[in-house]
Amino acid sequence: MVFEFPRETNFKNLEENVQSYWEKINLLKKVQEKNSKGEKFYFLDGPPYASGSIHLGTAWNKTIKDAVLRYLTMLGYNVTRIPGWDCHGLPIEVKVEKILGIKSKKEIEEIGIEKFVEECKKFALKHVEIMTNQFKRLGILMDWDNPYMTLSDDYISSAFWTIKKAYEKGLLEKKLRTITTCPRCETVLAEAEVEYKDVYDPSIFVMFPSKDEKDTYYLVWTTTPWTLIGNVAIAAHPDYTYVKVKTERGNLILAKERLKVLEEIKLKYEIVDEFKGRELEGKRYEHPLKDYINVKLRSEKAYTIVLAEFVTLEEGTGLVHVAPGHGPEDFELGIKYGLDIICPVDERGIFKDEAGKYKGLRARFDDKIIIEDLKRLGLLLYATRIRHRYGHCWRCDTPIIYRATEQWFINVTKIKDKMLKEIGKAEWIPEWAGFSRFKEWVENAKDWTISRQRYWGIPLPIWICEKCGNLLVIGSKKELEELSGRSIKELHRPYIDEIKLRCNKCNGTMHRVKDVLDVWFDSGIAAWASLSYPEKRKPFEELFPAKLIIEGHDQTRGWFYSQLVCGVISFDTIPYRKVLMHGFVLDEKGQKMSKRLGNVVTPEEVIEKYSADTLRFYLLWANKTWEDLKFRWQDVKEIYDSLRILWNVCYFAALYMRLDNFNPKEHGFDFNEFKFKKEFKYKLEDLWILSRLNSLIKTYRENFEKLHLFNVARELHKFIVEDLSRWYITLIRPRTWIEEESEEKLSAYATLYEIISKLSILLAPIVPHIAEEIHTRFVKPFKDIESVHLERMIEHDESRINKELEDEMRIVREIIEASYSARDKRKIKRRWPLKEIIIETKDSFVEKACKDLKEIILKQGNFFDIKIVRKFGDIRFSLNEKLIGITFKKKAKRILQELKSRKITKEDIEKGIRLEIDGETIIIDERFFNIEKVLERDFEYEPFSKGFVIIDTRIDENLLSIAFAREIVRRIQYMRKELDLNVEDYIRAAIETRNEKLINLIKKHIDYISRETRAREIVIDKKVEHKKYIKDWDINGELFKISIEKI
RNA sequence: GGGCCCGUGGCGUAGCCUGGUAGCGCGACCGGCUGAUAACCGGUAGGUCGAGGGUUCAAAUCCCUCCGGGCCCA
Repeated sequence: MVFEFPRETNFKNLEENVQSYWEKINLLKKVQEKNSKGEKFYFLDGPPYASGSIHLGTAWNKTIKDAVLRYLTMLGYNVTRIPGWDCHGLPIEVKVEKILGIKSKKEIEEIGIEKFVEECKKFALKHVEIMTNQFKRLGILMDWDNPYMTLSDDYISSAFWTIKKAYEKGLLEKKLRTITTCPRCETVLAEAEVEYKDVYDPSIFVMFPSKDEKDTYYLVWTTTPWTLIGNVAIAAHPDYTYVKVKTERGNLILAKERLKVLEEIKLKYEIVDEFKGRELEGKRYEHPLKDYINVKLRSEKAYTIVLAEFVTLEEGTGLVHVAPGHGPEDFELGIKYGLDIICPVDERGIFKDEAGKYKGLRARFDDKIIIEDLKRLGLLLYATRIRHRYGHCWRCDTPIIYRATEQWFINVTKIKDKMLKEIGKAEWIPEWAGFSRFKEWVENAKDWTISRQRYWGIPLPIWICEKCGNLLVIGSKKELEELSGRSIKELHRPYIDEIKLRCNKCNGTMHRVKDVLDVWFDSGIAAWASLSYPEKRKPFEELFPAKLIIEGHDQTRGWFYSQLVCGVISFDTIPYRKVLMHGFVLDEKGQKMSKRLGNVVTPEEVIEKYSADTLRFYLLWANKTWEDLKFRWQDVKEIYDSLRILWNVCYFAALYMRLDNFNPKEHGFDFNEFKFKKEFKYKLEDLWILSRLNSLIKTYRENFEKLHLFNVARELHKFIVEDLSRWYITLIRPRTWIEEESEEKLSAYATLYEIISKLSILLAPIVPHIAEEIHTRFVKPFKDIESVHLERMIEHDESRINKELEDEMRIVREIIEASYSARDKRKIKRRWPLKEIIIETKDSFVEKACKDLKEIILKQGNFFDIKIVRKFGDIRFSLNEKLIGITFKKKAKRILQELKSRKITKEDIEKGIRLEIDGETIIIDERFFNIEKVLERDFEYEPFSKGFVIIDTRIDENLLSIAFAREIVRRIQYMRKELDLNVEDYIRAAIETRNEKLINLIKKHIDYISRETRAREIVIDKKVEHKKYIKDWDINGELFKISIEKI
């Protein structure tokens, strides 16, 4: 395999082969054994949700993780590589309901909780397997056989422990609260589970009859007619001005500023009274539906006007209908005034007995029946529809309703200050992720409703005595087994529901609270639950807290937060110490990818078309990690192309190294340090690329430390494409063609070898498959090592960095490019040699660069001579009026007037013209002039940043003869290629042309032509005896007949 | 409605922290190479840096307002 490098390769096949090789040698095990004594690095994988398959976002997430972990591994850290899976919760329940063809909790109970839960488990495990394979195909090196899963008993036991901790600290509470409920899922939802979207809802103005005054009504606006049944009061703002107006519908009371609602419906009115809101307090009214409903209120304040600050004048009437059972603000107000908290709706959203005639109807859906009744009673002033934002269930998309229910909470308010302090203990990348965004979210955090009335989740470990109400929180599976005296199949419903405990106070029977935990709680405890703490202590003691987590910015409200809460509950600390936050993958227009828009691109598609390494490199390279990534196929292609360039570079190097039997070992290459022990006779371009390489290693490592992976990828990309392929390889090509042993050739090989072997290591975290392949062909034949991923990360060698040389080369490249441009203007091909290049510059560094790298300029520019001068030819100039305008804005006009009135000379421009404008001195120097060179016809020029490049375009006989010789060489080589000759084959050649002068010219270079084309014999004449393979050629209008044959 | 981020040639981006005549890649067009070759290289055109205002001798960069996109929240 020594320097065997296929010209063509299919990255996809390559990756599959490399992956089976990793399996074969058990790379994961080798990696872990190698670093088993290294410093421990606790990386915590945020568990993806085990449903569906991976998308570009998850691919990006795991790619970042994998790159970082592979890098840390190569530094010698003993890195944890446990992948996680989030397996519980409503999303899976909803999908399983669909599979089973059922729609409600009632149907679940009918088929049995056990069957349902088993289906959920099956579903989760199936998707764990599917996604595992997808991640493996991406080349993510993790311990896929030993993941942590939130559904395991171990994990659940840790959750019990955490809940018990919360209980012991007085943070676990059961409270009556009005919160969001999904009537389809029949469970409460946390704020985080509600998604807002625009919908159309009724908008009605209802007249609430006053009990104090006849034919007088309080005008109330609502968009949720169904909540009227639960109405217990009306709220007014104490400071606003209210009016009583006389209308054909009776006397109406509303806020003065909201009279426009009457104008909008063209109801004529006359103000008969005006007063402050506070004067309304305690006024009584009748429930508009009093005859239909069956609500009995006990509060003294029932059906009266109360005062509230939250009343606004932005919409509605300034009078707000209060239903404490159907709105969080109403609930707070209800507590404040001691109002009745009634909730005539059950968790399915169906009205209960209290709703009287409405019993059995559905909240929201049957709004129109209520509206009809109001209309019939003459209490509906006006009804229309509006479009507004309304909350929906995150999983089933059903509009949510607010209900007052008793739920279990974590009292986050109590620990908020501690949490805010703890944010600062973690390092956030970027900084604003923690200190602006996350902090904002934590500051606004409310108590966390952790109970859910569902089946597939971690059961609440709370038992309550049916007799005395005594409460017991269980802290582990073991504890539960000990207390119940029986072994438990598993810690899921329904098995755990069967466990009854004996009350230690009254000897009554204790039953488990039927709820399960909010699924966000599951992942919140990952930092210790994934290590099975407190069941096992050692891993936890060695590792906790996590050194690093890496997740998307949507996790601000999710995992970053749930971990903070759970960490503070359990250990009084934030359970992670560094956070790298990444963005979202959007389509190329910046729109979210969604099935609805049909713009979804899957990782499989990209791998299929280009390969996993291409995708990985692209994802890391495309933009700053924390910004959203706009996915563009064209950019993926660009990355693919540059990986091919890398491949070609290696192919090129391997080809010649193999032909020349180059062996790095024989030349003293140190395979630990990855460099040659001896110095070769390096040429300047070798020293230059070695300097660039070491600069690259330096920035590579600096950026990896900062986790700025985008800079790592970009620097690598630039080095490979710009420096190595486009410049270095171009420069050394002639050296590789030298036939005999030579120092020049050897030093080029040595340089290339060092670069490619080191690159294989640098590339390993980013494109692990290709890196492995290159390493296999360049390093493994000489070194006893099984994988590039078992190598140690290389360090840069400061003594090899030569900034001055790098700067010189930059200038020289600029000059050569300018000379190409000058050639282009006269349509002179690059193959045609020119006599002289003249560099006009006043910069001494440029002068030095041109002298040092003279050879490169001559060779690459194809010149015979170089001249460096301070001044060449004449100039013509004109004022750059646009620039003066941009620069001096308002003063520009006067400056231009002044300049135009003068006679400006070349000397003026060189020195700079001083102008006095408004007592201010302005210097107009050469920057403000458009300068053109005035040269003799034989010269052409092109400016560069530090001067001008001038070329002498005259072609004399000598140049002409060389040019033609080169043209002939090119043609013969083309023909060699057509005959499919090997690089080392020899030939005989014959050339025929009518032009006698040309024959003589070309004859001068017959040696050169033979050498370049490996021709043992060449004849050239007006008439020759041709060889086997003949071809006609037109070279600059001259006709040639050339023939060759292999010897 | 609020918080955070983003808005630079047709497209994707660098520069913004630490103000000083706007860089790169892709694409387009023109050309070259033919011993890395279904690759590779060069050149050219294209931008009032989302809009408006302010600070400053000087603003893509600092400040304010607005508009558009994303995430999160209400």
